[in-house]
Amino acid sequence: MDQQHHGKTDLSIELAKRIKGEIISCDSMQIYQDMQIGTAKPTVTEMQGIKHYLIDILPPNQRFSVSEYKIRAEEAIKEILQKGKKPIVVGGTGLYMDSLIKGIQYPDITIDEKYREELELLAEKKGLSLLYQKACAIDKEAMKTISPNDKKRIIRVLEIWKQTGKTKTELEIESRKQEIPYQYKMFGITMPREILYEKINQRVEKMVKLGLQEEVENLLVKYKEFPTAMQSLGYKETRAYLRGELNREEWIEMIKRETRRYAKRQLTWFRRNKEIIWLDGLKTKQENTNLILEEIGE
RNA sequence: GGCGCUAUAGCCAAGUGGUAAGGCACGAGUCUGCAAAACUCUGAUCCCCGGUUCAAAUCCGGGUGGCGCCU
Repeated sequence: MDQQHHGKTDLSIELAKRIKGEIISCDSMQIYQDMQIGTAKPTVTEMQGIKHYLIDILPPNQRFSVSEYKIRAEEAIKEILQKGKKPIVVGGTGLYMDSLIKGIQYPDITIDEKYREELELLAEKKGLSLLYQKACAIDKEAMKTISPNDKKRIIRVLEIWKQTGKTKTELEIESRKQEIPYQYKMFGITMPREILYEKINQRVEKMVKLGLQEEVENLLVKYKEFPTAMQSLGYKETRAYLRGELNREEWIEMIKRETRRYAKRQLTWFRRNKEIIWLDGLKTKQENTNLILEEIGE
């Protein structure tokens, strides 16, 4: 299941009740503690007693990544199955979702932050094109799809080479060797773009009313570093607002706009996955739950 | 009513005689360890009418709209 702002929370809980399921969140930001409002986390009440995994598992001052997600999600899947229940993976982080459905095996390496910083500095001082050329020399194949402006991915090619002695291309081939051990069905929720965007706007207004500003203020007091958490939509904009870089109107507008753009990117991501069965987000959760039950043969 | 300024893509905006910079948004897309991130692609003949000129978004006249000032 995927997509935000579509009522996926409601639907997933309804489904869990019907099939004796438990929910595994697939959301790169809901893993963080102390970030409730801006990530639109389901509340305890909303959860209705259905157990949720991978929500609030880390403080925002810690780094997180797909490989870690993959490990933890798989543990959760096992645990749920052992109880004789059904795992329901719910969320809109496409990369994380793919780690599961493509069964990607991430080799056990930790990120060398020093080297990464070194490369970033080098890119700044001597220009990214230098790194780009290096990367091309190492892994011509991978560089075919990486833009000369794509700093993150260029650096990643170099990191992999330094840490494993293998190219990104080689590593990816190895990572795909195992078949995934589960049967699954994938569902997505859509609705007309205008309605989706309108819902997003309303949701942002609601977040502001619920105290997004205060939540971010508290966050900034409690933690000093945010290796990944401050990338979160709504949070980085609120921080800018608190710093006086945006006025109130600009602040709210920007969160709305960025959220709309995010929703569009999610759509692009999931649209290319042909195994997704699309549900109409304008239908009721009962109707959609019934459709899902039919599809999975319950 | 008079005077001045202005009118370029959805928005902001460069360009003052030789056939339209850039930014943002929209739309489309990429995606294997930061992914709610990062990156890629995509649009106009320049308010209207007339004139000058080999050639006008660019000069001149008129019209219309906007902004400012004056009585």
